[in-house]
Amino acid sequence: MSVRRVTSQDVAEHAGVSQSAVSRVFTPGASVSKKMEARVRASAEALGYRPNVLARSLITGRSRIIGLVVAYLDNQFYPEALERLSRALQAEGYHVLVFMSREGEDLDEVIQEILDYQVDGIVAASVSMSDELARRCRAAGKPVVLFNRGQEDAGLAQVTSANRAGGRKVAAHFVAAGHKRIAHISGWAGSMTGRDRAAGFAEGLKAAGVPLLEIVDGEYRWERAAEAARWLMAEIKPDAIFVGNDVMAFSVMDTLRFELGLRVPQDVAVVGYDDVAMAAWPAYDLTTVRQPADRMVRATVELLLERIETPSAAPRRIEIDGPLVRRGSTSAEVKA
Amino acid sequence: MSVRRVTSQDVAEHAGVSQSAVSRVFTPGASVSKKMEARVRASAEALGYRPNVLARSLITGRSRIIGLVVAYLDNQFYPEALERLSRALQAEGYHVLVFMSREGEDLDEVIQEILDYQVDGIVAASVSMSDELARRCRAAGKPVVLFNRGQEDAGLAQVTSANRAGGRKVAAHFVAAGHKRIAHISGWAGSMTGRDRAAGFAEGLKAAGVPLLEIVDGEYRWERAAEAARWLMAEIKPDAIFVGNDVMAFSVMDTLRFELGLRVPQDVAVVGYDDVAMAAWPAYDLTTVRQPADRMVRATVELLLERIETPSAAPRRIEIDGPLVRRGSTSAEVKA
DNA sequence: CTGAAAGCGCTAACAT
DNA sequence: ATGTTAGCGCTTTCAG
Repeated sequence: MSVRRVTSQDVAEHAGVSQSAVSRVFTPGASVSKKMEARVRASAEALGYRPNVLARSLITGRSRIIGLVVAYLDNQFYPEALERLSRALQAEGYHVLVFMSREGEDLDEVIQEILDYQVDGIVAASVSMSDELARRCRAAGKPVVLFNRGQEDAGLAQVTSANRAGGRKVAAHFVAAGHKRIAHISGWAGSMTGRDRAAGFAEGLKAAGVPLLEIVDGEYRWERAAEAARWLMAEIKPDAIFVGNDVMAFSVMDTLRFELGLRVPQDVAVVGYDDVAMAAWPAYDLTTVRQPADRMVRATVELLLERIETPSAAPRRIEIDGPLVRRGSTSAEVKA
Repeated sequence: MSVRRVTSQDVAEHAGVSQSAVSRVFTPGASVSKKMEARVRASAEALGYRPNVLARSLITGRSRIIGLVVAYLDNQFYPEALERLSRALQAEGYHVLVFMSREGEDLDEVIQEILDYQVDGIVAASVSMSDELARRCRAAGKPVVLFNRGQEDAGLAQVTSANRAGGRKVAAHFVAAGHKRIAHISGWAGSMTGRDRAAGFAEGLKAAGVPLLEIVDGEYRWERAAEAARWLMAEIKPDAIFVGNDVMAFSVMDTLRFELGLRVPQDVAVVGYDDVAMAAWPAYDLTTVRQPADRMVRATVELLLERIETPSAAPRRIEIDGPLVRRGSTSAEVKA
């Protein structure tokens, strides 16, 4: 049971060639003869040699590690995205190093830790990054892409869905169905996604001349959403509620049905945001705005690699449009 | 915008000391005078210096990276566990490098990639590892802990919940409620968790003299579980079904209620396994066996660190017991 | 306690 | 096309 690693030097000796020859064989694009290649590979195979990525990174300045900062994994959208992101990056020869950070926690410390690992880039999901921090990453030459998170600062690359347009789609849907008493349980007001969805929704209603009776901040939390639903039904009595994401929408539906004895959509129509897998399950059958995780991830990878390969490239912002997916939690036309 | 990293050499020059002095200041347990410490830290602060973890790992042989292999993130139990695992390891100064691998895919290649990163240890969740591979990791001196995954090979450390005992608890619960027509939609028969839960369930029923009418393999998949439920209700007509995990149980409940028009628990009682967050949601209110993700993760970290610090330690197996959580998808007593 | 020197495993000039 | 040499940034002997 040898614990010592097999090095390129070992392979070189075994094959009777120089150590750099071994290196070349494992360096894409280096010039080696067929014969050398075969000989080295044979020895490498025999000894079970593989290049040490970390040692390589020391000299190339590329670690092939991408740092991912994420706050919570309990909104299904994030595991879905993480899985896709990880697979997509794997396909490009990168891997994801995970850093959990609670919202409001000391993010700076987390980012410092990330930088310690010499990551080639950073994906920040569900985290609001301070300008100070962004500056620091730029100084360190580390590309950052904000995933599903907006920022005023135009200096950061970001990928979001078309939150504002999404909010408008929901408004149009409610208006077309003839709803008159409309309310919104928003995503966290401290996040741009939450604000944008709310703003688009309000815009859409205003354009149609339908009042938005109330907005309550659900903070993207299950329990807060349930409370908001209770309060709304007691005080405002809406017949249609747009909820800032799917997970909160499930909470709202459960509260309406099982606690308040109301029917969805007959008594109250409910729309969510994300279109996570569960939204299509019969128990909820939730009308929702799709955030196309797949395309968002592809865009993220694209932005990231672009900035890794061309550090001088200006950070871009990509917004991905998603359709309103109509399901059973809303009906085409409201009762007269 | 300097892209060049600040090195210990830079700090040394700035502070007017040797480079090794700087290193000592950032190496826990090295001997440095108070004065030196203060001086170096001041310079480091001024220049924004932090040690390069990768360069350090080259010489210490420890990367402080743990490789995590996971197949899918769509069973909520895994994101929950991943989040906890990541936080727990972070607290110990480690970080998680994620490797997605589909079941049946070439796992060997994935593990090779992991080893390329010089990880200090590997957590394999939801993956069956070949003996060949296990041997290889041992040869490379990499501790492996199987998470929520059993293996015949006693040479591997593993953490599971008490699946067999869990199955027996479900059996006892059904028997006590007076159920006579009992069926099981099992977890994937190719996995030890699936087999153990089924075996415990069968044992428990046998001991009580109640027949187990049928076992169908649900493969831990939503759609397979729905099909199994349809088939069971058409052919076997059970009044109680034990389902191999929560996600499949949700699928079964939806199928029973919305497709077949049956009531849960009045017509059919349903029990799941895992106790993911959704199981407590009113829409399902699922009776289930809890897998204590928290304790399982703690045990995993414990085993991992133990084996990293003492490579000679024999791999241990830890089994964590979880209670049956009674909720509305089963009733205390069945109708006479 | 501190500095000088040797290397961890590798890539990238530089020669040949 | 191949070998030789010089580091990447760091820790760790070894002297003093």
